[in-house]
Amino acid sequence: MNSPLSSSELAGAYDLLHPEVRRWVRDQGWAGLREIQSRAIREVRGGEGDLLVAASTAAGKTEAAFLPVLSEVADEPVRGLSVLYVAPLKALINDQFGRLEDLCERLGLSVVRWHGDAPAAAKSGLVKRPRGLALITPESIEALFSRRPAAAKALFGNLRFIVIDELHAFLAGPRGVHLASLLRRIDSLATKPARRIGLSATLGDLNAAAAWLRPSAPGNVQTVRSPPGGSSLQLQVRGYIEPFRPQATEDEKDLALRAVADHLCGTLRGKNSLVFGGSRRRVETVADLLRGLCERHNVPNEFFPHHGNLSKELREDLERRLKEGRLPTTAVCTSTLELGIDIGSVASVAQIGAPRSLSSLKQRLGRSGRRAGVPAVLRVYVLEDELRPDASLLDQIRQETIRAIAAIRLLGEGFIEAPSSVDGLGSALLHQTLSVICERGGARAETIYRLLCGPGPFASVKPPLFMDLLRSMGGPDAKLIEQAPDGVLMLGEAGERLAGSRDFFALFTSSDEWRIVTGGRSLGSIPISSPVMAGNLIVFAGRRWIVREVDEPTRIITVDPHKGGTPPTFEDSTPEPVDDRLAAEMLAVYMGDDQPGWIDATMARLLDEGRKSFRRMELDTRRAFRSGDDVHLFTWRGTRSNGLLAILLGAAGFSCWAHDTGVVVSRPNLSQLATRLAELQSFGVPNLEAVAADVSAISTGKFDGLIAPSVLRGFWALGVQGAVGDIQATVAPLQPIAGGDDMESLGVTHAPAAIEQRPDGREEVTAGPQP
DNA sequence: GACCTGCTGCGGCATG
Repeated sequence: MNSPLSSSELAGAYDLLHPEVRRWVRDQGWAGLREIQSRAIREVRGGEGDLLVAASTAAGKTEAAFLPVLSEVADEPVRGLSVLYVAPLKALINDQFGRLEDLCERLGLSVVRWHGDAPAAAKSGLVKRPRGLALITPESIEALFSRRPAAAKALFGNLRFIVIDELHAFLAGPRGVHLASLLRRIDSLATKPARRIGLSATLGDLNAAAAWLRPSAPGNVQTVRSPPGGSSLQLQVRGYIEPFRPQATEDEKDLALRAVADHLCGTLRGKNSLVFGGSRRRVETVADLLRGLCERHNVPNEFFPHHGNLSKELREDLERRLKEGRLPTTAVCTSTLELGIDIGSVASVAQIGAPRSLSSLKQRLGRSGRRAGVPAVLRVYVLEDELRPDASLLDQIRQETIRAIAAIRLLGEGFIEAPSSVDGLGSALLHQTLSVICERGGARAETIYRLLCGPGPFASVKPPLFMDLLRSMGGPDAKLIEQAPDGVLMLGEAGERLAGSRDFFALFTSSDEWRIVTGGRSLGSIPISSPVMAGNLIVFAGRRWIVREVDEPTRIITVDPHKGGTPPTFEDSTPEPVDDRLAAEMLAVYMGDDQPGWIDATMARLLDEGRKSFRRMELDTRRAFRSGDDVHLFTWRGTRSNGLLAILLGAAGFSCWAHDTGVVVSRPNLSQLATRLAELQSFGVPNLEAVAADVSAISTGKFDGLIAPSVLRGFWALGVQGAVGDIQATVAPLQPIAGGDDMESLGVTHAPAAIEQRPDGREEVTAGPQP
């Protein structure tokens, strides 16, 4: 599918375009079509199937899709929309609208933006006379299905193409399940399903992407990729150590972060750059430090924060300033500037904290070095605490340092995570069931099942589990649905309320917030849970404020400029998962003794410390280690594997928690732990549904709370089905060699984990085989 | 010890 095209074939692609599209291409002053564009043109114009376009942000992906798509639909007299473009962000839709408007106008095709902030007149005009293109969010598609089914039918009944931008954003997580389900429902409205085209810069697993794009026939999805390589990378990883000073005053804290800010200020001033800060709180802290440095040096500030809690106005101002490029600008941001919002190219990218995901790192790197011959520049700043005398085992092995090095090594190999299995399947199916009932004004169970549970996100849900879900939804506690005498399912009392609420359209949760206002202008918002009182000093939007008034009823906090302050706390959430491959690479870094050329002296010291601790504890030969009352199980697998192991151990009564590379079991009975591990290795997960007795551990979806616990366990079991073999492989290295006097002495006759009494009196569960 | 994302329909009013 990706054999080289001859130059005549490449040139021939241009001739396949509509004459007016060809004129537009000439008017752009392009030297020619990119190879990826030519390939996509041939696939779309010459074929009938679906298409994945995998290429970096700057490679002209959008044009690769739209030049041939618009050529296809330009002169066709169609009733209804011809093309639906779906994007995960409103900002992306606005960007694309600007880029498509001119070309579409020349072709006589109408383009309409369809999201919550888009002009309503164009939307209602489109419903009256559906034609051309619509650029839409998944939630707006949902709103059409559940609130205006007649409009949905009119709009989606004759689609020729569905283009999905930033496809990787939909491969994992509930929002992807949601969109995939909506795509099935769109197909069901059509006499002939629309062709699907997925666009992405970072696909770790093309087969998984194809399976998402067309679950009924993934093998027929054609792929067009941009040639690998190209731009080079300049790289530095710098280490910083926060001194241990229990008596430090406020001004003496955060010394490591201050040193990072000093370095950022010296290196980035005068150019456009992005600094990924890791959390909103740290983004605010660093932006505040950098602004302070500029003031002290008597130079204009060019460092500004950007995160999801800042007002749209502040964010757009900064995006515009970056894009225009008249004044040197650095955005200190969270992942907000990771997706393809148009901010032009930046000179360099910095990241504070070791990366946790290669997909995200690659996406960030794609913001730098986008022009030919210009290298991408990446700086990673790793922060570690000085080791206290009583430092924990996990602190001593310097996991952050090791992860940074492992991640860069995987970056060099071109590794990107494949999407992991999805949580919250039951929650999503409950939601879509209600949505279908809204759409049809009532439906039979078989109809809903056929519509939702064919090839796609719910394919693994068999009829008995679906019926259990329906019974749970219809139960006296839930009252989400009820059954009419003729068997048709209708919304129940609670179902009406839920489906009628504004909160129904998205499959992800959102929390209540205070709005922060100064001089009548909105700066952004902070969670309602943040403790704020009049007189408090806060850092927000890169500036310092004093809280003048907190108005409970309107949920508005009024602030005035001030000289001091600290950033507010934002809500806690679970950390980004570390992939199995990254955890395994961390083990490889511990086991090796090479020192990369791209680390500084402090980083080299940290690396050395981590490896020495690792060897001192003999973690190269044992996977289980007793430390104080805890037993550390090092699986060298990622977050999801460890999370599953922790749930399975938790179900057996152990109290434990998972971290990036293993599980810590608190005060276990050692022989029972050994027995349990042996069971898991021999049988995997014997009875999945019996395992998760405590439903809170497996309740992750937005609507999981509305599902009966027994049914929720059924869905959880589905989600981890594929991980059963994995758990056996995860546990296997934790098994030591059988037999041995020391085990007998503890009264364990067939326990697979050897318990060792060390000379210093500490016990250890060891993993074999012993050297 | 994270981050991000989304949002109807209609009544009432002013205006052309």
